[in-house]
Amino acid sequence: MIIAINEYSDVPIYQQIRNQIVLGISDGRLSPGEQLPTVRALAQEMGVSSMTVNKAYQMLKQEGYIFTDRRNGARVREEMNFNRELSLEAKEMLERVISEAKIRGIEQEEFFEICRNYFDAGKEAVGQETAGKRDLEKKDASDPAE
Amino acid sequence: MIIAINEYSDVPIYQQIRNQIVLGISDGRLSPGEQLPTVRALAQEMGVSSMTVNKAYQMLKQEGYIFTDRRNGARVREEMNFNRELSLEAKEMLERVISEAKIRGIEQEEFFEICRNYFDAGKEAVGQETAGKRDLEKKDASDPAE
Amino acid sequence: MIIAINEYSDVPIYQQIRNQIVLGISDGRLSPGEQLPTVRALAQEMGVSSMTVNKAYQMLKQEGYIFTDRRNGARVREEMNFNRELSLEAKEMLERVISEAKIRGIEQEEFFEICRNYFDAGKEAVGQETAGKRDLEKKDASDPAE
Amino acid sequence: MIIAINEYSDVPIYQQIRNQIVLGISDGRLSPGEQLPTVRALAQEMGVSSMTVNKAYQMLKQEGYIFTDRRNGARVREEMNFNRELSLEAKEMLERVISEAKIRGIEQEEFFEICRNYFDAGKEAVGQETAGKRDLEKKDASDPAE
DNA sequence: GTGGTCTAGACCACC
DNA sequence: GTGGTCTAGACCACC
Repeated sequence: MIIAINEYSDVPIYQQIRNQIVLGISDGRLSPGEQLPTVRALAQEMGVSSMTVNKAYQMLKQEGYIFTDRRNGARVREEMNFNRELSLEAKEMLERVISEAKIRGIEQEEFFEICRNYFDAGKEAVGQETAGKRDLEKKDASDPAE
Repeated sequence: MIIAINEYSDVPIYQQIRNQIVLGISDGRLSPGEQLPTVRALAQEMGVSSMTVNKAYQMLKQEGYIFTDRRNGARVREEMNFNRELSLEAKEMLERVISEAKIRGIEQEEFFEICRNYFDAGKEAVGQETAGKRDLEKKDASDPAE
Repeated sequence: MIIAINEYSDVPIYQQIRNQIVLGISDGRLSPGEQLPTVRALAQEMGVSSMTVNKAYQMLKQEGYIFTDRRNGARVREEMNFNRELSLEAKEMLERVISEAKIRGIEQEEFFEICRNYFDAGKEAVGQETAGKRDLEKKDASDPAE
Repeated sequence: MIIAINEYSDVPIYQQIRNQIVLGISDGRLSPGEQLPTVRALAQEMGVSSMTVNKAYQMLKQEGYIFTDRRNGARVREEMNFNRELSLEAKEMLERVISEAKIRGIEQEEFFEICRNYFDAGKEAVGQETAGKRDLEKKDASDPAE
């Protein structure tokens, strides 16, 4: 799985790494029990300090997505016993997204259609990298401001 | 419209102000053409620096939500010519939210149900403050570690 | 006595083994004089390196809980001449636990009630594995972020 | 409030800092709303890197004990809405402590007496530093091993 | 060889 | 001036 960092984003690098890995888990590019790259390997591959990768892994670990041990490196957890509820942070993001959608005149059904794309992401595309994903995000330059 | 900031949040204050105003526009608490408080007035009311409020207003202006003229201060835009598409940032947030939902075992229909609540927020509650909103999220964001 | 290690825990495996054995001694699942499995046997049974088990046994020996002789392997000590005082480490842990209890608003009597459960653990359950223990703590330690 | 680090302990420094501050909050040496030293100031005072202090503060923040903002530094939270339950980690420590107590022949009532000292710590000693605390922990060298 | 901790020093966002 | 991020490099515990 390729982890691409946007160096101009103001989202911290360790956060971006964390987000990408969660994405990978959600769309099946990373399977339960699968080995993650070692901290050092990923750091070198991405050209960042291993402290930064370490911080991302710590975050993922503490959120319950992965676990680490000193012998075997980091792995995706097999069973994540979450409680079928969005985190508070996710709810806040969703509220923001929908408020924007409403202002931009996006109807509910239209919005659900967008959501379906994300829900389906990775469904058939396992192993095909980000086939589904790329289609979603062509940057629309016609926007007044981004 | 009351703008409440969460002093425990990591989200910068100017961002919180910006978010709240966008929310207010989306749910009808702020109407097209409506006058916003002056930078100075809002700053004083909220107990923050006017630099902070100014930054929030600049952001809103730059995003096309409000406009300012020297005589009358800031007002909500009458016609926002958006192209019925989410901003890139909103798409990224939505992708993150849905990836989390999938991992937590939230089905698509269940997710849409959550969305509907946000879509309906403010529909009948125009002018009634945050009646609808409060119901959605036991929003004690001051809660420690989720 | 079954020694279960939690692979998700940050506590080193040798520490977990040591803790479990001390627990076993305290609640009667291991009797004074009782033979412990050989390092090699336990290591194989648990699927860990014998270095790891060895380290745990060294620790237990050094703390005065077990003794080893070349012929018979390791056995629980018959008479442990402790001086009816907690170790420094235990005191530090207790201090931390109580500080947390106080902050969380747990009254002294309430706290004692929790303690009583641990004190009683194993009282009638000798030889019945972890009957009493399981009741105390919905111990799915594999639960993510508490 | 003085934060003393044991450099020989295998408890990480940032953990020790975290523990000491929680202790300070629990016994009243740190009051709700009280300002903590700045990351840099504490780091210099303790002779550690500011990254280390930063990590401790992050931990405290994420656990809900303190909050930070870039203007005013770190402060003890006013209201910590915990749920009157020990954390899983605290329960595990308590279990270990009590198992040790039982092995060492400490009766329940005797144990409660020790607990009472910790519970009372700071009750009248506000401003008197660690009056109560020091009495508890004179290291008993008569122990077979520590 | 792995992750975890720690440092000294730098730069940044927010104010 | 504050906390937050990041680096390059070191050492350590566990294995």
